[in-house]
Amino acid sequence: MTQSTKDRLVTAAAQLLDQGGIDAVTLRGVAQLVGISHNAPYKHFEDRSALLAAVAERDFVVLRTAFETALDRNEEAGVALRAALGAFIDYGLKHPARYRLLFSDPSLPSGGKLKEKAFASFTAFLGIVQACQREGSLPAGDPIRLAGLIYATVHGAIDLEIGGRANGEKGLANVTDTLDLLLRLLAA
Amino acid sequence: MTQSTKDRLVTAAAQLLDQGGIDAVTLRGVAQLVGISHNAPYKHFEDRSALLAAVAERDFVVLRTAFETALDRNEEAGVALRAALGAFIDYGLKHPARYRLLFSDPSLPSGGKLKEKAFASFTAFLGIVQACQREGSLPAGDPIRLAGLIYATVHGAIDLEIGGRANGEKGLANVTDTLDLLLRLLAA
DNA sequence: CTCCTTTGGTTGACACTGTCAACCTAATCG
DNA sequence: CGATTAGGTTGACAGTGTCAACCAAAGGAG
Repeated sequence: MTQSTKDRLVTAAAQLLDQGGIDAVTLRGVAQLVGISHNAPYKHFEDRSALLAAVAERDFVVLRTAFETALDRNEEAGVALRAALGAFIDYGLKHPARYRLLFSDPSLPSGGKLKEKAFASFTAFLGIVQACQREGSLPAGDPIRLAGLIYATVHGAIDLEIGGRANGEKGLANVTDTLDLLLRLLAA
Repeated sequence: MTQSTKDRLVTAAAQLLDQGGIDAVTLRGVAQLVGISHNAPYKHFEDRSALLAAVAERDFVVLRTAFETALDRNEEAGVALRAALGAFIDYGLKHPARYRLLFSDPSLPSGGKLKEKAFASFTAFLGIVQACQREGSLPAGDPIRLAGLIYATVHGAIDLEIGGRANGEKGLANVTDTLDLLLRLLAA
């Protein structure tokens, strides 16, 4: 089956996001890319925010899926954890504008379906952390706190690297190094 | 001495940022708040980004100062570290829009004076971490990596909490809890 | 079959925004 | 004293999100 107009709008928005950042995502531009009139998007989305939220929802599902398959495809949970975080970092660095849309865009509604999807992706990540604890590759203790710590650290490192405001010669290390240090601490 | 028009523009922009978020910061609104014509800001700033960058620069200096005084005012470096991070968290949660301007706004130039100020504030934080290492309240090892880890974690936790996209009943813990867990790990 | 409601599209208008150009005025300074 | 400059003004322009009104085709109810 061919994609619905609604889906094509979301895809077009994601494309503009990748190419020119959040400011390049104009409703009129998206409409033009899809080949409909400048006002047609309003038949599918209440406003610009709703379209962006749809992009974010889709990507959160992708992230959740990546986490789940990481856990499925690896015998050792510790390896799955590395794989999941690697996918997360990869996504963030390859699609910075989209990444920031998901995690740092103030114009998006902070509740509703978007929050559900974001939550579901964190929950999938939590599952990996719990598996690591069972396996012994991560220390015992409240798994939510532990998963939150790892999540926050990786998110912060990705965000700082995307911004490029603190790295450089003697500045912040890159994401992978920061993550390695944390995991080494947790392994000890 | 009374404030220059340029300073008042920066202050007005910060005020609008606090009140209505980044979208509320319109060049015309800022001009009106200061009491000059809609085009006068261009005599002081090249464009909207430059005005926002000036707000960010000012706040980075405030952060650096907070870090430095935390180190000066406390005998124990470990206490200074807590104080500095507390101030950082406080700033982020009380002024989310400004916080995101500093760390997560794609429209700001990623180089130049802004980067210098951002870097200087990180360097001040690094000083605290090094003092903790000398004191023995933080483990030895590359101080830049260690400071980067703490910085990234706290930043990530603040950003996630501001976004409110992952917290809730069974979701991410709050910033303070996340930070506590990290510091406890580092103390062990 | 006919009617009527829904779905997805259209065009046109509106206010608001960043930004450019042109002009003005007062101060500074060689 | 004259010229330059810093800081301000008004007016215009294109681009944006959004609203309103209109339109066509699909499809089910009677």
